[in-house]
Amino acid sequence: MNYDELMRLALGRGFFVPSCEIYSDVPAGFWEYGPLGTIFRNRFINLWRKEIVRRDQMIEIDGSQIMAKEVFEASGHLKNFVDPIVSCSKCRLTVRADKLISDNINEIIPERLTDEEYDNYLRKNKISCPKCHSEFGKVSKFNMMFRVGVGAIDESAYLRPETCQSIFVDFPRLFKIMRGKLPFPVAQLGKSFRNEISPRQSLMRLREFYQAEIEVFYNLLRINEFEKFEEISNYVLRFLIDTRINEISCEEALKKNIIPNKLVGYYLAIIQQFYEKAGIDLNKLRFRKLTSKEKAFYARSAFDLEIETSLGWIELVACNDRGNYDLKRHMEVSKRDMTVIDGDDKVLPNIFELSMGVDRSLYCIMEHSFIKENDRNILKLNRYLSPVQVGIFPLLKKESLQVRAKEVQNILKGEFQIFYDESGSIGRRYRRQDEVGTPLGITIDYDTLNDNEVTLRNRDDMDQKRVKITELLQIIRGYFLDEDNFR
RNA sequence: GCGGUCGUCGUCCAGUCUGGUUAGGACAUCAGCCCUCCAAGCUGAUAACACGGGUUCAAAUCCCGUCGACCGCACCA
Repeated sequence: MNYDELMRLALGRGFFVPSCEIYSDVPAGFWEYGPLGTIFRNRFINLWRKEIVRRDQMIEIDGSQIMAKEVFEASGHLKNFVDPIVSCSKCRLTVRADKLISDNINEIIPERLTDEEYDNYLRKNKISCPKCHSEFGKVSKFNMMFRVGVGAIDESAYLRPETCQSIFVDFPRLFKIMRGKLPFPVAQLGKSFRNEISPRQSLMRLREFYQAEIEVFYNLLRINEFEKFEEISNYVLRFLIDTRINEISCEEALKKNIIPNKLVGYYLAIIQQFYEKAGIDLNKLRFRKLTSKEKAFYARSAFDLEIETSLGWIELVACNDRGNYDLKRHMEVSKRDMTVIDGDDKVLPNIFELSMGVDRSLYCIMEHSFIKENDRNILKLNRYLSPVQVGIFPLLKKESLQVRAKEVQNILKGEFQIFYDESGSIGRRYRRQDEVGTPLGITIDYDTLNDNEVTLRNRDDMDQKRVKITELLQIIRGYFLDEDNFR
């Protein structure tokens, strides 16, 4: 399935839609989840909670989206998330002023200059537009963070550009009240905001987006004392090495130094296992080790989990070893002690993070799940993720059948997401549900009125079997609890 | 942010060049008829010129601007 087809499905069936779409002057980069998309996203988050958060006995928090200026002074965002930009007065070419200057004058320029200082550099060195050789206009700053004015005096604060800062600033209290021990993982699902210059491709680059993040606080001295590694030591990870994807067990990857330590290996494994369960085609998944140029300046090591789609390889999870940069900076700026006791050591914890882009993940899962069989469009979501779980259809629009169908609906609606549909032919109604991934359909016919049995239809193979209404609840419960058949 | 292409019912398309009747079709949707199970058929209905300004007796159509989409560049610690 390509991007256009997926967008048609998303817009036409209400998975996700552009924000404020009735107005024509609204900025790009904001999307909303419709009825099916909201349930789909919630189920995805629940799977994340089940397969990662609860599996690893993590705690989860929910932090503020607006955070104080000091937080971003400490994190480096105020300094590093700001690009000085300058435009050519004639051809409008827009470039980063600092790059332009250092490319032109073979001299390292100080990092944090005022706009006027950049202007001076440009004038002194007579730097002109590389394209049309005209003069540049004035330098201005573009910050990727959204500033907000708080209270009557309009005090500067920012919408967080990454959710993890909430976890970092909460760490001392969390560690105490949860009687924490290292390694100490903390999870959070929430929104982040980045003022992207050019948002593109719907959910792929948003200005307001969901992140599901795990921050693991650990003691660098004991990074290989990690018993849980045994759980996944034989699990095979997929690494991009040079230009080929290599399947390598965690154990072997550790020996060959592809992964730096057991802790990183464990978390890479559980995130890959999670995506496997979420319905991503493993043949289209890889970990890419970032080069020192690509890595964030604070990162000790970094892997991107990438998924192949019709738009190319897409980064879904940033797996960064952030070192102790974050806590060190927050300690410096806030003057609060962030160290903790670990055994006999008093340490400032290091942090390994799994930073997942939720919206992108949903897009990728949908793209990998959608198939066409003859004329039939099927969204083969795994049964945990399907927004609608059971479709209920009276075979014909006859009162006796409708009444019976409503009775069946009443039995199931407390426990399952039901969609009742009596309009159109039965085949058409099956197809409508296939397209949005509903795994089960129940049809009430004239025989039902006598024998109290209904037809239970399976989305994937279109198999039909007769089931007693009294056993329906039990059977459907079993179906959705089936751990081994997550497809 | 730059350059190119482009914005018409929910979707796909016609109409725009060459301004002029009630903006047309298909699919989808809704209602009715028919029908015991995989997009059948028949009848009817709903529904659109991205937004703002200009030219004109008259604008979906011509001009300007804004916003958006796609592609490329740049950006994406």
